[in-house]
Amino acid sequence: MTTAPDRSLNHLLAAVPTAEWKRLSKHLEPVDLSLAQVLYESGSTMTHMYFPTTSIVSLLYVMENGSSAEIAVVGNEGLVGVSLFMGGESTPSRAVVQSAGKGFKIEAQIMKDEFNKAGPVMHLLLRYTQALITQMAQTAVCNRHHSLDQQLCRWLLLSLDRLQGTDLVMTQELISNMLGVRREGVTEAAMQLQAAGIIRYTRGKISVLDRPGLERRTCECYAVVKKEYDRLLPAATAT
Amino acid sequence: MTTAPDRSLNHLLAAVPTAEWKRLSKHLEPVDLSLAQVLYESGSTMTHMYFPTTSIVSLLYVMENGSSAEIAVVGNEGLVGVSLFMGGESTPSRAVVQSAGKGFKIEAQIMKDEFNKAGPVMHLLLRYTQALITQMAQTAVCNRHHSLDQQLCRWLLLSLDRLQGTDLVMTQELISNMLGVRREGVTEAAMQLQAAGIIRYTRGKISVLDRPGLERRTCECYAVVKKEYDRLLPAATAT
DNA sequence: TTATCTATGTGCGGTAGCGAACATACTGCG
DNA sequence: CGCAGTATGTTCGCTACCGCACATAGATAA
Repeated sequence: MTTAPDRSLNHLLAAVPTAEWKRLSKHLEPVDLSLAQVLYESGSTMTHMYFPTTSIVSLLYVMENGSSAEIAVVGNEGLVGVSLFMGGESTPSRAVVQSAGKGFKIEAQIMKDEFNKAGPVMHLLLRYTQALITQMAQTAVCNRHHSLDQQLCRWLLLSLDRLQGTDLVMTQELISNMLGVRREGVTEAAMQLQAAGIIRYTRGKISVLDRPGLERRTCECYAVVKKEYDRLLPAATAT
Repeated sequence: MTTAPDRSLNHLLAAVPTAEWKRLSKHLEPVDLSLAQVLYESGSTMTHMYFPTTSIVSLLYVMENGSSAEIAVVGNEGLVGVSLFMGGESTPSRAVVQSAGKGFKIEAQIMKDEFNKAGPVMHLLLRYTQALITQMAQTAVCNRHHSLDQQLCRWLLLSLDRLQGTDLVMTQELISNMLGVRREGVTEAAMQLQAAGIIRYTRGKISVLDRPGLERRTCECYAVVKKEYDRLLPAATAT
């Protein structure tokens, strides 16, 4: 018999009640997620769900002309594959590893069966889904109204919240794909943040020196979403 | 005994199986929804869900500085109040009547009880919710990458799909609030469409003369979302 | 009819972000 | 060490959209 996986690293798993955890835990497999790995392709049938622990996954849309935009981020607070229990077996979005690290995966059918018991796990997953919806909606608004600078701050904060420490491994090119802007725009915005002493970056690595500074520069969108996660998933966000 | 409401006008209600319909139908109240009526305020506790029939409801975010943006549209294909059964009793968005008309309302608790039976109604509502998620995500992408002209076409098509006939009662000012752009921008885009013979408009009324023309001018976002609704809710969209 | 309101049209300077082309500089590999 | 390859910095003209101010014209009511 193998030891049960350490669920404390993923807030959703940590919030699963003991009885249900006994059923689920034996089906969780630890996985290493590498940078730029694609967990789901747009429209493909999903076979597994993923619970990131030290990794971050981006949900992004890729358009016909190749340009893309991130619609939500999933880290140790959530799971990738919501549409499986929502009833569609796929989504038009792509799930890409934005920050390498570890996580757990589980066969889709196992989670669907648990979900369909309509017990506490279902309600937990639904509340998480609502939080995810809020994030997407706020992303839509943010894309409409806020400046690249503000959005970069927001993006850094979202990543920071899902990692331990203050360093991100991330090129400006990748950030620009996530935000759906030009790489040069990210360069300029990042230089401003560096000049203000808020971040320091070198080829593919960003160190956040002044988190409150980021929070001051970002738009309201960050706080709205964070508040909603805390409201909907209190057990899962308390640390 | 009152006659059961005519559910054929709302695709979700029409897709509810007979047994469940017997339980629910007696709780549905017909309502008139007037232009600009607010069904939910951001953050307020919701007491009812709404099933539009001949009306259209916009879900929109209003920002601190007063500017706004629509994140999704709900008409006779869906329902307003998804977050009630998702487990949050509220959302940070506002639901506003964008096109006056009729619908049904039902007490939140009744629907929640039905949902928690984890039967066909739950699965129907979840699939609808996923379609709604797709719409929001695509809105985020569209806000990022597409021109005002394309977005106006998309918006007109979304409205057209949810109404009978080809006329919309809608000022350019209101459209600009939904799209989160300047009213003058809408004026210009609308003039181009009129010059191209695609629409004709007079103070607060828009007649669509050439729907295929709109479809040719809009971005891919419209088709992606429509396809996803058809995939997830085949019974509800077949007419 | 006249006064008034609301909806739409127009013009102007300003700016954020785009696309493209190119310069620099760090880094790892042979 | 030297040579890619990759990440970042810089410049330039361009366009879509913004904010503002104001003109016009259909609608409504006294």
